Amino acid sequence: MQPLSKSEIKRKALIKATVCLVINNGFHAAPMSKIAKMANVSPGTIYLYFENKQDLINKVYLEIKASFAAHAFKDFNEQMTVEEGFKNIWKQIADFKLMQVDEALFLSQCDNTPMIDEESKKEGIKHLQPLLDLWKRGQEQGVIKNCCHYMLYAYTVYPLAFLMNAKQKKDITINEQYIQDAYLMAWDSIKQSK
Amino acid sequence: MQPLSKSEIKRKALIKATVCLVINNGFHAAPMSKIAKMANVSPGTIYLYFENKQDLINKVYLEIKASFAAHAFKDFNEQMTVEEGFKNIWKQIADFKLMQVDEALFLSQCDNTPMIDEESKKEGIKHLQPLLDLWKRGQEQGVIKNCCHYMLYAYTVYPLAFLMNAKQKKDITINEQYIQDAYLMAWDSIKQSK
DNA sequence: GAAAAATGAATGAACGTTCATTTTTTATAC
DNA sequence: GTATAAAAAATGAACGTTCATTCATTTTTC
Repeated sequence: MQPLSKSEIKRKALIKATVCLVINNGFHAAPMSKIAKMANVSPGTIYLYFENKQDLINKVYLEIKASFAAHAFKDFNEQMTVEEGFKNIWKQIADFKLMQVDEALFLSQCDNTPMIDEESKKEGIKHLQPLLDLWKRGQEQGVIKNCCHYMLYAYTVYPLAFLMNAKQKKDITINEQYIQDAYLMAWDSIKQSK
Repeated sequence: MQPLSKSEIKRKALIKATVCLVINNGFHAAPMSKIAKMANVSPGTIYLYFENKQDLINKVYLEIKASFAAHAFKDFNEQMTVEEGFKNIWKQIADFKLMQVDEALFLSQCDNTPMIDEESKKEGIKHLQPLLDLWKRGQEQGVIKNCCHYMLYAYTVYPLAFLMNAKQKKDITINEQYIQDAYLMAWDSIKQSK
């Protein structure tokens, strides 16, 4: 892997600091001065990398969304059966949310608030296209219920946000078995019953 | 119904204004001055009803959560079978989210951000106890999957937030049939398969 | 030593909150 | 009813703070 350039390191540090402050304190309590301090950078420097605070938040969102999607689809290929493919993607998504806790919390916060420009949100959704295509194939083959992809997403991927939130607050502990159970519920909800 | 006192009218107006501004602009762009203006009240008046901004937000959250719960359980009684009872509660929740759109969006924003005190969140959750009891009964009878209630919630009630968000952005339109389909997916995910 | 990157004090706008003043309501008397 | 006075509610200008953003200056890189 190519070593990151110095400015790339700073950019990453700013993104990490933004994520950290936003998920812990909320957008309204994540001032530029604190973001700068946490990233070991002067406030003015942020403006060399981002236009303003809104641009910073939008870019952080898009960057994380892209890395989320990359993770989700990294082992997937279109030769897989629908069920195989779905299981594969779903488990990678769960894995991302378990490993990249802060980033996942950030995304779910963005997706449920007007924090992010509507335009950036639209942009972020595009990354999920392979999953939508897979679902379409599943519906054509009659193995997945015939409903819009919003519904499929709501009952398979979206619930993970709730579970990860609960895990974060230590209301539940998540292990291999828990993930498997959650997967089965996701599949049960969208599979076409014979 | 007893007519609301004048101060109760003002309180309600403040709550409505807070909800409206927060769901449209986010907490960080819902200043007290705007809330006051929208409620036709002077900024200082807010402090006669609430201690400060944080207290305002917490109280709005708790009040709406209570009205949400009241709606959810209004037709439910413990003589119902588990399946009947669940269907009843679930549909009332869907109804609340369809009719009280702003309030529902506010709740989902609160539940996914650090906007609300952790204490108030804990307080808000208590309202759902009858649903948790029902699930417990269902598990004892072997009609509902044996998993923690966080998981049951994540796959039945939580998905509605996603769907309502999509509806709000006019990505989908929701009718009677759509709700019925969503209900069946919720039930499919948590029912114990023979 | 020129160019690029980074700094951080300074700026002005916007915010949450206060409180001296005004308005409205209530209680009491005629 | 009306007048009056005390109490309660509401006001909004003012205050101190914090914030996002800028830019003259300094530091680093090549």
